[in-house]
Amino acid sequence: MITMTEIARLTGVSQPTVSRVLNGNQAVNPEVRERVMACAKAHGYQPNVMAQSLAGSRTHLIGVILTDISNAFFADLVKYLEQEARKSGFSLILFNTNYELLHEQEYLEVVQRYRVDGLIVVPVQENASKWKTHIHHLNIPTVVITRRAEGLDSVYVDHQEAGAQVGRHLHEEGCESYVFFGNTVDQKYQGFVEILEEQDSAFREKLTIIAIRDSNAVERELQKHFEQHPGRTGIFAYNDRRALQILGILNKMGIEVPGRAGLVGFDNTYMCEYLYPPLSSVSQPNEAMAVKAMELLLHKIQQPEDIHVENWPMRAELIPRESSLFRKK
Amino acid sequence: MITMTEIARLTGVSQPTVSRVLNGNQAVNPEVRERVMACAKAHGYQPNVMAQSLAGSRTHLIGVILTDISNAFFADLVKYLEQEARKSGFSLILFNTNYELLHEQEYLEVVQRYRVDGLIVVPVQENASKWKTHIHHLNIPTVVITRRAEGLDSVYVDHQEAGAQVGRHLHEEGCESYVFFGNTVDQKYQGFVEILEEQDSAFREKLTIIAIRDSNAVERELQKHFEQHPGRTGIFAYNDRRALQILGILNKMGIEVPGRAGLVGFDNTYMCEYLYPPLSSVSQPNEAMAVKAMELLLHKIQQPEDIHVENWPMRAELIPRESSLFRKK
DNA sequence: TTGTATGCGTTATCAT
DNA sequence: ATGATAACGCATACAA
Repeated sequence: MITMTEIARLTGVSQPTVSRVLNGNQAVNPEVRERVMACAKAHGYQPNVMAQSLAGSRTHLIGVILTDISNAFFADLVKYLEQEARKSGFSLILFNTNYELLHEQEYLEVVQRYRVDGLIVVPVQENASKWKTHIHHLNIPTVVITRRAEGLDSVYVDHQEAGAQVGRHLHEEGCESYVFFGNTVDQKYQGFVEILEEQDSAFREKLTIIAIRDSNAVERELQKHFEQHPGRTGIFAYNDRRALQILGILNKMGIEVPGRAGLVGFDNTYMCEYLYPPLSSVSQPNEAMAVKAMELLLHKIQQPEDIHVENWPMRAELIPRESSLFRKK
Repeated sequence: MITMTEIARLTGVSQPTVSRVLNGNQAVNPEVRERVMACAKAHGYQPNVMAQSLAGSRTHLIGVILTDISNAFFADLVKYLEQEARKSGFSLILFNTNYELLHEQEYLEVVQRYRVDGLIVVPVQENASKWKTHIHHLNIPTVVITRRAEGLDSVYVDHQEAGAQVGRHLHEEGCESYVFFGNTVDQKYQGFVEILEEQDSAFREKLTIIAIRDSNAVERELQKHFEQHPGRTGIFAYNDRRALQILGILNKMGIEVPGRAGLVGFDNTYMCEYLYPPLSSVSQPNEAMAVKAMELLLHKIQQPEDIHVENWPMRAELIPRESSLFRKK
C-alpha cells in the first residue's frame, strides 16, 4: 500500500505537499496537484487511518456494544446505526456481550484501545453502579440505546406508554378479561395495568399473569382463565416470539382468534403480517432511534464541551391487525 | 488516556522499559516491573492500537462486509463471527452493503484505510469480475461466506444437497405431488428436482413452481394444484419467511397440514418450533460456518505465504417437524 | 506556494 | 537489565 512519502518521492515534491493535495486543504500549484492526484489514483492510494489518528485527528470509529446481535430487533437497529454512521464517514466496530458482564467490561477496554470517537451501548444492566462508574471513567462520548441509564444520554422507547396503548386497544375491542405474558417489573406491564384500572376498577380480578414458558403449563393456565372468564379475552405478550407460541397454543386449544381472544405482540417482527391471523403488534421506531442516537453522539463528538445529558423517550406504535380486531358478525 | 512515555516519566524509567514490562517480554528488574505495573494499573493504561499498528504490528481488526445485517440469518452469523474473533483477540469492523454495489466498493476502500488484517465477506455478486479484480488487488486475506466465489476461499452451505434432503424427505413421507416456492436457478431447486426425478420419472408433471409473492395469487395457484393432484402434496419453500406465509394461506384455504400437504421451510428460524403445526425446516450450520471461516482467515493472516485456496461446502440438516410428518391414522 | 522539522504512541534495534 | 535512537504514516506549525 503506497504512502504519502512514496508519492512524494515519485512526483518529486515533499510529503506535506502531498498531504495538502490529498486533503484538498491549501492552495497548491495546479500542476503539482494534478501530478500528485494522478499518482495517487494510479497507485490506489488509501490513507492510513491509524497514522491519521495518531497524528491527532479522530479515528472515525464508533464502538457499538450490545447484548445480542442475533436478536432481530438489535440487528435491525445495527443496520440503521451503520447507515447513519456511514453518512458521516464513521465506521462501526461491533461487540456482542451476549449479556455477560465480563465481556461487557472487557469490551469497554477494547474500545479504549482503539480510541473510538464515540460509543453506542445497549448495556447488560444499565443502572449497575459499577458499569456506570466504568463508563464515566472512559471519558468517551456515549449514548445508551433502547435503555434508559440515568446520567447518560439515552434513546429508548417509552414502554409504559406502549403498554397503555395495548390496554386501551384491547379494551376498545371489547375485551372483558385479560392475560399478560411477561414479567411484572416490565414497564409495559405497568402501563397496561394503569390504563385498564382507569377503565375498570375490578380489572385486577380479570387479569391473569403468566410468566412461565413451558407450552403445556401455559395451556393449563390459559384453560383455567378461559373457564373463569367467559367474555372476550385480551392477551398481551411481551414480544412477538412469545405471541407466536401463544397463537400456536390457542390454535391447538381450538380458541378462536380474534373471536374468543384478541392477541397483541411486541416488536412488530416481519412475520406478523404473514401469520394467520395476522398478528397485532407494537412497532418500535428502530430507524428513528438509531438516527437520534447517532445524531446525539456525533454532536457530543463534535462538541465535547457540551456536557448536557439528554433523554429521548420515543413513542412506539401499535399496529392493529386481525388478531385483535373484533369483527362484528 | 495515559501513555507509555507518561508512565516512564512517573516511574523514572525509560519508555522502552515500560514497553517491555507491559508486554511481559524481556527480563526486567522485578522492582521496576512492579512499579511500572502499579502505575499502569492506577492510571488505567490501555495501549493505543493505532500506534501499535503503525509501529508494525497488526491492527487486529477484521472487516466484515455483508449484504444485510437485519436478516436474521446473517445477524446470527455475525454473532458467531464476533465470538470467534474475540477468542483470538480480534475485533470486527462491520459494514452493511444493503445489496448495493456502490456501497460494497466504497467499503472495500474503507477497510483498506483501516488496514484490517483480514476480511470476511458476503458479496453482492460473488462472481462479478469487477468485484473479484478489486478483491484480489486489495491483497488482504479474505474469506467469502455463505457464497461460493471461485478463486477465493469460500465457506458455504451446499444448497443442492440440502434440496435433495428435502426432496427425499417429502417423498418418504408419502407425497405424490410437489410445489416448489422460489427461483429455479436456486441450487436448492436443482437438488430437489434431481433426487425426485430419480424416484419418479413422471415427477415433472407432478410439480408446480410458484415464484410470485402476492398472497391471493399464490392461493389461486395452490388451489389449481390441489384440484389437479388429489394425493398428498409436498411443499418446499426457499425460506421460512415464505413458508410462514404459505402456512397462513393453507390455513385460510382449509388445507390440512400435514395431512393434505407437507410443508418444509429453509433456515430453521427460531419461530419454526412455535408455529402450529411446528414447521420442518433446513438448518444451516451457522456456528460451524462462522468457526470455519474465521479459522481459515486467521490461518491466512498468520501464514500469508500459504496461497492455497479452500472451498468448504458444508452440510445443512433437515429438521423434521410436524408440518411434514405423515401421521398414519 | 512549498519544504523543513516535529510529534503522535508504539515497537524494535542497537548500544551500554 | 536498560536507555538511546530510529521508524511507522501522517498532520501541522513554521520558515522560506
